[in-house]
Amino acid sequence: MLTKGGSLSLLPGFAEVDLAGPQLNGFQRESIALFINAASALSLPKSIGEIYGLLFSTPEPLSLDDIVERLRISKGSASEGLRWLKSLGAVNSVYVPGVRREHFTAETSLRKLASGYLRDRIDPHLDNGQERLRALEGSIDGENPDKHFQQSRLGQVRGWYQFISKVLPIVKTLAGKF
Amino acid sequence: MLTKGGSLSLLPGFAEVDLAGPQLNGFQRESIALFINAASALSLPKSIGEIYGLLFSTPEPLSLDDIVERLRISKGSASEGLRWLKSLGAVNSVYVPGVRREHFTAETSLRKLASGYLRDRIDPHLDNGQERLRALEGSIDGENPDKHFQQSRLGQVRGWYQFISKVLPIVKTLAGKF
DNA sequence: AAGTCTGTTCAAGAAAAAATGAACAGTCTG
DNA sequence: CAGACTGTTCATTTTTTCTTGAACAGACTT
Repeated sequence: MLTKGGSLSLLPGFAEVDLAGPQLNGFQRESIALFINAASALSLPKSIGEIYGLLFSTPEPLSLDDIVERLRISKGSASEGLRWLKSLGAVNSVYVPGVRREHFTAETSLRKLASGYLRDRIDPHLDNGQERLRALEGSIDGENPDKHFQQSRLGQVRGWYQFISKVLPIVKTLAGKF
Repeated sequence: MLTKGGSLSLLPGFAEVDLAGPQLNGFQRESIALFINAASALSLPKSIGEIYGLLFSTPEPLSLDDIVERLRISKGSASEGLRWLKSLGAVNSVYVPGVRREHFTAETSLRKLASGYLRDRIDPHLDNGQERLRALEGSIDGENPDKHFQQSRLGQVRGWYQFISKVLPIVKTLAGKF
């Protein structure tokens, strides 16, 4: 009978040992720790950092079940996390001949990672912000004694948006050079 | 008897109306909405966006109790939020002659806001990351067949940190120009 | 020094976010 | 087409984060 970890329960004395499934090597453990830290810096779920860290530190493409096994996280989390990483472009799907299940590797191009992150996580908020900026403008009442104060504030926020729309392209360009 | 909102319950028919305390004007409401959105973009608590938004949209300096009243949040939240904003440098303490309680206005200099944010929220993660980078380096085992793969990955992460340490100063500099 | 007035702290509760795992829907295979 | 294999979805549970409010500590006032 085959255990979940993929090992055979043949050696009564040692069976439990391997129930833990494949071991991670030191490099993998450190990579995962590093990307968990990065995930927390970006306020992303830990599981996303774990998955990316594992793929990043493993030469071979891994399947969803490989990830579940080695990280001991649920299939649901792994699936969600992979979906997120895929949509960002942080993960590449690799075809392994003769194998049905999809396999993944980490995308390591900084340009792709950065632009995917900006596109998925930042741009939506900026779009939303533009709408609110218009609403803010509309809320300034011509009769209000604070009118001038409010117009000055509005101008300030506008400047901030300009700043962002100036900085982001620079970041993307620079990212391409690393 | 004085109600919490600071209004007197003298007009039986209208008493409830004013229990709500000071009204926010349209500009304030829109500003608060805008900064709640910004807070969510930065994964910060809503209350921080509310407090900053209120200060940003109000010409007069406000005290902690003013904020509690107008935003209808607890004193604890307001105190926590102000502490956070103060440490970031997003809020200025203003001395109002003859009044004991501390009053606050919003700091609107993009340079100060950006550098405060980077200092408080990003730098600690970067420092942590540097440590983990060293641990990652130490985890590469000379006997491991993956040694070259691992060294290449290590080089990649190093490049990312270089990127960040190149980009952040640019961001700060540009922020000074807006 | 007793009494106010201010603001902070922190335990407890509420809300939000993330992880789990079982059911499900496709897809391939024989 | 029945059965195995893959991956997704989503209701539930768990964990984390935020908020509340009451107790507290310090500072000013008289």
